[in-house]
Amino acid sequence: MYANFAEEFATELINVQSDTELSDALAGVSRRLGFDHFALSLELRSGSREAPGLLLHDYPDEWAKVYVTFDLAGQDPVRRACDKSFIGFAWEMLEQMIPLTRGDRQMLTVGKECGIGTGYTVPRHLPGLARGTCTFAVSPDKDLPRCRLALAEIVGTLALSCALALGPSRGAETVPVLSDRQRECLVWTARGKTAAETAIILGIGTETVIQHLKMARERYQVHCKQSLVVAALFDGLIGFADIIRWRDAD
Amino acid sequence: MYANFAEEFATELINVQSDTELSDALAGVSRRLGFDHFALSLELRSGSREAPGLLLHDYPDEWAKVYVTFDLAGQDPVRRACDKSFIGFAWEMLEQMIPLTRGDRQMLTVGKECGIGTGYTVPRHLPGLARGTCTFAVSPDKDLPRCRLALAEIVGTLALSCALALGPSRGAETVPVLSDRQRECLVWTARGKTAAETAIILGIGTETVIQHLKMARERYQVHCKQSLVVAALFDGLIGFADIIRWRDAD
DNA sequence: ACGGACATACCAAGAACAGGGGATGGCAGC
DNA sequence: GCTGCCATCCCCTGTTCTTGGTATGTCCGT
Repeated sequence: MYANFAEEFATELINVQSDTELSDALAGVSRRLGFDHFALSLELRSGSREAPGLLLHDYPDEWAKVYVTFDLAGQDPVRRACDKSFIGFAWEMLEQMIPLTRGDRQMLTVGKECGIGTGYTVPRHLPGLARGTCTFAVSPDKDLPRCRLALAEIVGTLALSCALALGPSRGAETVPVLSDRQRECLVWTARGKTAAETAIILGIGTETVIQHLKMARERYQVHCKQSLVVAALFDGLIGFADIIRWRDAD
Repeated sequence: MYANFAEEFATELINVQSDTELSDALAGVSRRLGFDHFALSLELRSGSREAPGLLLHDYPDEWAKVYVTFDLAGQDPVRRACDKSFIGFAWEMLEQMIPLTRGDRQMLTVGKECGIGTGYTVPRHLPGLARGTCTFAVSPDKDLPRCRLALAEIVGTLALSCALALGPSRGAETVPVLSDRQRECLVWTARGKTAAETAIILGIGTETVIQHLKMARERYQVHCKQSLVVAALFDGLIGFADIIRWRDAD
């Protein structure tokens, strides 16, 4: 019966052609799973503003409005935790996954006041392409249907897959490519070195390093170091392993 | 019963402490699911050199050896397809997911000759951190156990999660905590804003923003913006989702 | 009531960087 | 041979950042 559940939903999704159909299907399946709300977000990394992504949910209006406030501050702990886990997670685990600031806790509290108690969020990421989350939540007085979380995981994954397929047929993905030297300079910059230090390390002139970084910024269409490092990390051009562990080694 | 299956495996993984234990658990579960082989790979993101990752499998020795040849050429179509899907996929779907070159087809053929018929691969990515796959395969004469693919998805996800946890223990010892204001300044900095711009956005003085960033750097014991942003990203104090979208929006 | 953490604001010096110029040589592809 | 891309180096101007201070007021916990 449980296996059927997932398969039924999969079958249902095959016929889905539009956002609203997917939304309806998700609303239905989340009820059947014992959840009160769902939210699916998909962000496509296409650079152009044609494809801003997709946001489907049946949260209370009140919460949707309040959420924008927190969003401006980049303060959704759930979204942050999504960068840390392969598998879906119950919100109770947030503290073990990431540090929670006072504002984060406040956000969760306000959520409760607006009718969102606790939830289970399924994170998925495709480097350079897309990032998505699918959340199933329950009302404040209730508890998560523990025995259905595995199903929620599957259902969320299926829904995200479907949402991705609904999106624009993958056009020309323009993941910027940097030259070796540019990447090298970028890595050292990410490690906290100044251009002058990097120059010594690489045995080239300071101006040359600055030039490499300049061109790298152009390719990524950003205008400062921080953004360049973040973008390169996000795209997988460099990894935390390149940067962080290095701190101990030195 | 199916739900139990996933839960049983999850329970089994809780006690796993080493690579070999995980490998044994996967071997057992893949048999029970009706597969003949499994393979789990986890690469910790390092753009350049081979980073310490994890590779567990019970493929025939012959195939393991041959695979290295293809791998050197970076020619695994399954791996490429992993960058395109949120959800696991049967290898029959490869053609619909990515263009297959002659070399790709040859690789699949050689696989069959070595005892790997077809398979189901679960891909997972964490931006900047890791990239993992978990594959369940059957012998050339057999077909995939279709009704168990949803379970394979769950099992693969659990296994990858476990493998990630086995890695470098992200000790929660000294995770610096920033004040909300400091974090807010940091987020806008990561979004590429200068201190002056951030000051306007937050409605405070430029010097105050600089002060917040100054204290944040002190807590993280770094001396420049890039390192601060990287460290905060790595710790999960800020998330990619909080940052990236704003590059286009502005 | 006091210390401690926090947010706010300001000053000043020097280093570092962003954005704009050029210029040279090497190397691959047509 | 020409073109384009890459790596290297150089200059300049103005802005931004880093680092060192000081100072005020609020709020919280004890």
